Amino acid sequence: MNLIEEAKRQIDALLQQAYESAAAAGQLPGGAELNGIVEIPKDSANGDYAANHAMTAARALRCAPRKIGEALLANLNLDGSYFDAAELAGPGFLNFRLGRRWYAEVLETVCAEGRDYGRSDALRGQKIMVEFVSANPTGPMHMGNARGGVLGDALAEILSRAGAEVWREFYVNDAGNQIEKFANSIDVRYRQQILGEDAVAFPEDGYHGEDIIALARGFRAQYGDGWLDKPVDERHAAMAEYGLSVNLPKMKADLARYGIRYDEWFLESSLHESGFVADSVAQLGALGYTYEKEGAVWLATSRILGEALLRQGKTPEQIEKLGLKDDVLRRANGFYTYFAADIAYHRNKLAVRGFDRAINIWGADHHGHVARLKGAMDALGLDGEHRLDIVLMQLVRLVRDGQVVRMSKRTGKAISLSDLLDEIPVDAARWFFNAKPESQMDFDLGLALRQDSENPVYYVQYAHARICSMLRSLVEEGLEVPAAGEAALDKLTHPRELDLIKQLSQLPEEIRLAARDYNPARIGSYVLELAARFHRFYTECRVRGAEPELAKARLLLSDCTRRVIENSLEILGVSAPERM
RNA sequence: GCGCCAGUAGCUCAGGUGGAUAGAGCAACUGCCUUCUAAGCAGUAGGCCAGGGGUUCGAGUCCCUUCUGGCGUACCA
Repeated sequence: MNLIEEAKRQIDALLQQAYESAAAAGQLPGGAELNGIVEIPKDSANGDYAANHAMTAARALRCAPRKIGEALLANLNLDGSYFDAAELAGPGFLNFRLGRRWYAEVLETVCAEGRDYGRSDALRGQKIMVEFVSANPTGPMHMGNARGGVLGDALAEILSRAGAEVWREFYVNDAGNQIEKFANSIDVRYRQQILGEDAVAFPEDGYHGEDIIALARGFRAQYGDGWLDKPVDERHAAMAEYGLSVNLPKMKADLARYGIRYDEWFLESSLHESGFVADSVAQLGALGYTYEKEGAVWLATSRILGEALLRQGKTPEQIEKLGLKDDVLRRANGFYTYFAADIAYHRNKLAVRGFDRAINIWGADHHGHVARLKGAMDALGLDGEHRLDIVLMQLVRLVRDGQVVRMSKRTGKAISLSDLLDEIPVDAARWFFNAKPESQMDFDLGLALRQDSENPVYYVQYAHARICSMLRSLVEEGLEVPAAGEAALDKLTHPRELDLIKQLSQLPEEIRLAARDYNPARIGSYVLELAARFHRFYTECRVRGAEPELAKARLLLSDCTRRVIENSLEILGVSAPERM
């Protein structure tokens, strides 16, 4: 249950009633619509909730904001509402003060919903796929994948708690050029190991990493030297298969260390084998969106996107300036491009498997791909504009001693995701990467290795451990956490207590907003503030030594806080330790 | 060239569809442990929200423009 929305709705309704009464009494002009926003002021001196209805109505009513406010106030009836008082302030804000009933209801809700507190049905009925990481299986995952994994997993969790039916997927690029390059690289290393380093030159565009040498060694250990004489095609197929059979479980294990699991690892090759890629290209052709040129099949991307932009009100000159280009779907050599497979894949998501929405977490270096893919979905009649959402995440830059460390799989020198997890705790990594996707990020290795109390994750975890410790110690003295019905919740009147309860009430709303904005970082900021409010409460409001009724109520409040911290951290994949 | 993302305290960042005096954490300085965990709390200091125009009762937030940084603009994936 979202008590924030509930309270806002109530204020809006109260003001509508007040306006009608005022209009009926002739105190305000009638017939106008009263619109306004209810928000939580930064400074609680301005009330717990503030409405700007009197200001926004000024023009329509041809009346000064404060005068409207006075009339509304005079006709406001707070009986039976969450609110104790309302007042007119500043340029015309109507500020509302919450009453006991609301605070009690927050704690009762947390107790009743427990592990499920924070969940809502804001997105009920929506079937959403979140596809994330989808790193090339040709080598170890890097820092960008680490960030994508954290963001994707947290976003999926948030959408799920906002009520959606969520599916987590990893798209395995086990077909196409890079797999051929992968197989060839293993093959060359294999032959070098048998025939000698100088017998075979390593290709310029091959994968130079140590891991390829290890794969070749592993292949040789398992299958011997006999593959030297087999045809190249067969050899490469076997080596690609072997390489993937080693790399994929490794990727799964690395992501599992992060606490990340998928509902499905979807193979690109399956789309080729089933003929769905060819079918999708043919479908686009039947709809008149493809043409042949120089032996290749092209998608008329410039036409599709140009028409869409025209509909959005762009001028032909502006569109011309963009220099839109068409894309190859099937190369002159008969092979389908990655783009063609990607179209088939997203058609599969939306049309075959029936997801209402497909969300992809991509590195910002793929942003040129976004409009084209959406356009292709539009062309297929799948409404890519609304059903396909791409979260572009700026790449992580690795910095060591003030120097940027390049992370390229080909140099073989990149710091991999598993290296990272060897060096810093999973909790810190998950917290750290849970930043706003579109902000660039420098990951300072020196700083990361020196993880201490500088990381805010410890501040939050400490609050949790502190509550657990407090509860343990009080239980030993015979003070148990009461049930919500047994506690005198109206004893909680201290400002630190009320501040804490207000923050507790905010979780469902934060999840709703994080789901709306695709921004898991909100949850981190939220729980940090929650921890801060608890620490302040802890310092000023002692349980031990308080009179029994109050002590019980404070115990309940502490236990509710512990629960909400735990729920919040669970969304982020960060542990909530009971001792530190 | 064109396009996408960003620029807020010394550092890392928060800042719902425009709202009241721009906030945290870290770092610095000053206090607070015989009492439920001091990995904490309270306080001090730190700002031309990159610059310049505009929109309005009101702009960190919206529009235009300049600058800075990252990325993209393949019959690669």
